[in-house]
Amino acid sequence: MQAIKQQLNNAFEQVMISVSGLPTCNANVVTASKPEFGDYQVNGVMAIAKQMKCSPRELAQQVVDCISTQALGLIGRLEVAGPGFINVHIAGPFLLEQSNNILTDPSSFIRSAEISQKIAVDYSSPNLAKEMHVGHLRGTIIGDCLVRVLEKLGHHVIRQNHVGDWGTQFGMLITHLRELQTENNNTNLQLADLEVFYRDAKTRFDEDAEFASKSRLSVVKLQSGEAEYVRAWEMFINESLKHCETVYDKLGVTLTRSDLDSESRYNDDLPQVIADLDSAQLLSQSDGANCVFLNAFKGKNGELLPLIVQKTDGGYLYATTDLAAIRLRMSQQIHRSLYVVDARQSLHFQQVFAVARKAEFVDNSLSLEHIAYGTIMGKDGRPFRTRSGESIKLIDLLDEAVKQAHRLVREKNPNLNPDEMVHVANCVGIGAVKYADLSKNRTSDYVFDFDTMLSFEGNTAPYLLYAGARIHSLLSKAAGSGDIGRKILEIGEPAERALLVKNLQLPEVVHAVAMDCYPNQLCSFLYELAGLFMRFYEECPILRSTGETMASRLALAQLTVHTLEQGMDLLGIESLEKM
RNA sequence: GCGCCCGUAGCUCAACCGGAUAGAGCACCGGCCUUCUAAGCCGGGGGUUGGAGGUUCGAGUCCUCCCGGGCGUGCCA
Repeated sequence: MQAIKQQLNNAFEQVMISVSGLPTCNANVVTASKPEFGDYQVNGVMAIAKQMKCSPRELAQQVVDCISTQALGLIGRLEVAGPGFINVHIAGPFLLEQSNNILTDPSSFIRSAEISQKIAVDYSSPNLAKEMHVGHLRGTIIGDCLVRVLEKLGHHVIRQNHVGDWGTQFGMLITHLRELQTENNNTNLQLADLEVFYRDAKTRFDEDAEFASKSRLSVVKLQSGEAEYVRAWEMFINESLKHCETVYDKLGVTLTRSDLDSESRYNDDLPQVIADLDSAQLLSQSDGANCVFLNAFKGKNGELLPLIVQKTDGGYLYATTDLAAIRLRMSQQIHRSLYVVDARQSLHFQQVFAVARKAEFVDNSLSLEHIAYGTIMGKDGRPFRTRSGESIKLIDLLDEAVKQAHRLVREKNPNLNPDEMVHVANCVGIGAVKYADLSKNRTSDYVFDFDTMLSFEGNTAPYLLYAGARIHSLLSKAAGSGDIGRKILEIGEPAERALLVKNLQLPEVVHAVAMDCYPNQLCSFLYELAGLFMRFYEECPILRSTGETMASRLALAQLTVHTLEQGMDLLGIESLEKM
């Protein structure tokens, strides 16, 4: 179905244009802020009235009169309210028809976008020198949610896991690895804990001058493609990727090896980037480094801020690789390129995007968007770390979440068999971590706190999972009653109507997330949906009712579980039938 | 110094590019399980949206200033 909000916007905008005579109007339709205001409210009339210097309420009334003459099945009733709002009540028959269409053909629920775009989403991007830590959590989870949403809308999504697999530190690591290989065959064991391996290599690098110079040499040999070094590097990268994949697997993240877009991939393109910047007359030398200065970026005393693209020693930087990658994306006819990266890098991206435009590596057909997210903080208000100040391994954090969830599941529902308990604990623990992140506005920092997210109350994954489990329980008890639960025949109670309307709003929320990349909108929606279901469940007997009422209520429960699970799936959270 | 972001209930967070009486959860107080999963539901108290001006029919949201915090700011990514 087409999103209701979109249909209303279109309808009201048309009428507003014809009534006002203006070339364009923004109806500004939003979901009603209170139930008494109906289902939706049109906010745009007041702004138009201001432009036209006429009475907002009169204009609103004119709009209402024109709309009502059109055969719009979806609008039941309109009223002008307050200073010039139009309150919209959706028609009952429309609600029934729409929801029954969805029950008949669930795939028709979320319609694809009118134009299918090619969208690159850069996310997760761990540094392969070390294991993934909390700092990778948000990007991985938010990015994965966005790719799911965009794909659901029929876009061609290209996942890009821009792993850091190139640079000075790999010289140190492969030197250490090669030396271990000669004296000990079981290097897998050595690589079982990458943190320890990294620390050992780093210690040697800092304390052993000979090792350090060997390491620097290794980088040169690796980058010039010497086979032995490349082999050691590949072995290391392969092991490191396995660590990432364990995390992805646990998190239910859709990234695979085919999504790798590693830094090393761009190695050969980098000299050309510099050459092209030079021929575009953007390159200038400053203190021995190759820089691009743009007027828009000023630092202290009004001096221009450089984007350094090549170091004094000839080495390339993150910015250089990003420029190479942008150029590749342009050549692939991509419409949007999303960078799901920490907000602290926003200046970097502003500069890179600006330079890419100035150098004409991209034109207006490609939208470059930094999808910035805030930092995960500890309860002390400092970035989240262990007590000793080290970063927390992501795998440990996830295991802890599952462990705590398991304890809780055992306590809440001792009747589950051990296998079910493990499954539920997994789903609840991982879901809680993901949901806690996705439900916050991505641009703000948030406090990571097991106690809050695993208290499993309020706006959390377990609340949503519990709503789903209750519905599954209902449906399985009603199974065998034949055709029951296929069609909603009547809307009686206000709680039923509210739930039904909410269900139908999934498509507009999904579209909004695809546009603005704020997954917390989808979370809020699902939380409200689950809340409305809980109320419906308390107020309206289902299995205790009879005839059409029971059939209708079961169908509404069926619709709700479908909406809920569809939404959870888009968030990347697995649903449960029992908990 | 300059730039970006932030400051909302005791705590953790919302608020759909300016909309109606700023919403949830936790915590606190009080109700609801012999009937569909109480990880639930219902009710209550709790706010000068850091402060002061301004813009307008209307401001948590936009502008100016001040206070407080975070991040970034030339050879890491």
